[in-house]
Amino acid sequence: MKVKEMAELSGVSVRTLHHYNDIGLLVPEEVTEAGYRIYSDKNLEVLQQILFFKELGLPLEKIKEIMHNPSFDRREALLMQRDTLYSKRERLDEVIRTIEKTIQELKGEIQMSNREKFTGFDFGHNPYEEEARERWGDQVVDESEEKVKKMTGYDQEKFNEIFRELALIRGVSPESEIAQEKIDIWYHYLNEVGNYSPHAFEGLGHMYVNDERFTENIDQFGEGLAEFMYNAMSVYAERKKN
Amino acid sequence: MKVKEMAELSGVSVRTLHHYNDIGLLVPEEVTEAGYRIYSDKNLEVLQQILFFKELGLPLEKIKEIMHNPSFDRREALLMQRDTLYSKRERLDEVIRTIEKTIQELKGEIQMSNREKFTGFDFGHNPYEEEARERWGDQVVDESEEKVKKMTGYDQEKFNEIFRELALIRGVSPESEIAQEKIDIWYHYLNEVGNYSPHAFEGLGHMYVNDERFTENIDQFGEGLAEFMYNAMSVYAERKKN
DNA sequence: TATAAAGTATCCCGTAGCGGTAGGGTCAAC
DNA sequence: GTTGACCCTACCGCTACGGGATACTTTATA
Repeated sequence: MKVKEMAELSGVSVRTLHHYNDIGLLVPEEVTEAGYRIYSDKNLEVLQQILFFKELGLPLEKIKEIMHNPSFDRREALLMQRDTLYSKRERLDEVIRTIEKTIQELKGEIQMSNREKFTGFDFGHNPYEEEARERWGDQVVDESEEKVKKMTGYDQEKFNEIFRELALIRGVSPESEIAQEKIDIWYHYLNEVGNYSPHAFEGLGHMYVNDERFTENIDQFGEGLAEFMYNAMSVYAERKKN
Repeated sequence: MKVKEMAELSGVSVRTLHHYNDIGLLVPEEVTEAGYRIYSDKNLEVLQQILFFKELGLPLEKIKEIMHNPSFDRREALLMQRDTLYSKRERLDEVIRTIEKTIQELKGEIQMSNREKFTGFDFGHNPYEEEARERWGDQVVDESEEKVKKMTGYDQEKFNEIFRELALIRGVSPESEIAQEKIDIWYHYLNEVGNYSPHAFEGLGHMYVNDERFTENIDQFGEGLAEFMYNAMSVYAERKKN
């Protein structure tokens, strides 16, 4: 289906779909010769998922991060979103209670403390965001750490070597041959210990710069290595897809 | 109390209070010599009111408009906000139902149409905004129209004259003496038929540019008259307050 | 089959509602 | 009389699009 149909079905605007395409959050399954975006049912499903996350107040960047995460699982996501929506409803109920009380106070029936007048409003730190991060961000980190712990001495050495070598060349362009060669080694190493599609590989790279626990660990091999790897991994994944 | 206390009590940030001050939404009762904002309990109450409106998704500009409206009434506002919050809860419940269904579908228990997958999400047209506008915006317009209808022939003539004269000078600066003189006439005329504080007067001017029904009517006397009057009325009200 | 109407594309600028920081006063306490 | 907590005013930045301009493509209709 084309943009308009997609927009009408889901209720979002065409412009929004364009935007989601621009930032890489929802990329149409296909693009015609003329440049028309063609969406699939799968795309529609992903959009629904995105909207659930949005309902929880997550920023698009976070949503992208979560959904690109290699260990992202739809079932789990839906269950978590459901739970979180229930929390949101509870919060809304609190606001309603607050307003009911305020009305009563106005009638002179009861009294309220200044604090009470503001129970239920949510500002600053978004609790849903926390929850989502714990559920996915941390999961990848934990898995990663576990794998590192389980490494044999040989693996350890190989792992360190790859990072050291990458750190040495982190000044070059991420598209350069040398960079792509080293990243290729990293990709194949990862696929020895796990299973990473180019897409998942890119997602992992994204976390290198987005989750500070990754960033810190990686940058121990050299300042800026995480970012360099992310860039190089993106390029690599993109080429691998074609 | 000073900003920080205010912020802590209500849960909003200090920066937010600054912002509300900047846009004229919540102006502290008092300002010390040193420029410190001092808020009163009344201010706190207004802030609560603002937050209720915000919870309904109203843009700050609209909130300002509504609360500056001469016929704004706190009791009525609270009742309306309560009702609207209940609608919001119903909408949230729909989203929750949608997600529950989606989970069921994933388990293969039921099937969903594409449309169903998006029931509950709210985009574009904000229904709460509508409701609020009907409740206040329209009220002022209606009152205005009623007054116009009740006018005697003499009043009609005077009314038209004022507008024609204002239209003639609408190119000059709103602060200029001539503009302020004519606006003074308008102010006093209004206070013959009704009761307008400088504050309410400013609110009225605000509606001239913000409600198209006003704008259209006024601009019949000359293109851009509504905006000119709004500006001149703001200046006038500001001076009148001091 | 031509032509109009509808749909789509890519810029690109604009906006709301603050967050955050810099650079600099102020006030109570010790 | 200095320290530390608090306050101020800019000012820049960000997100998630909205909306318009301009140009191409597709579909409907005459």
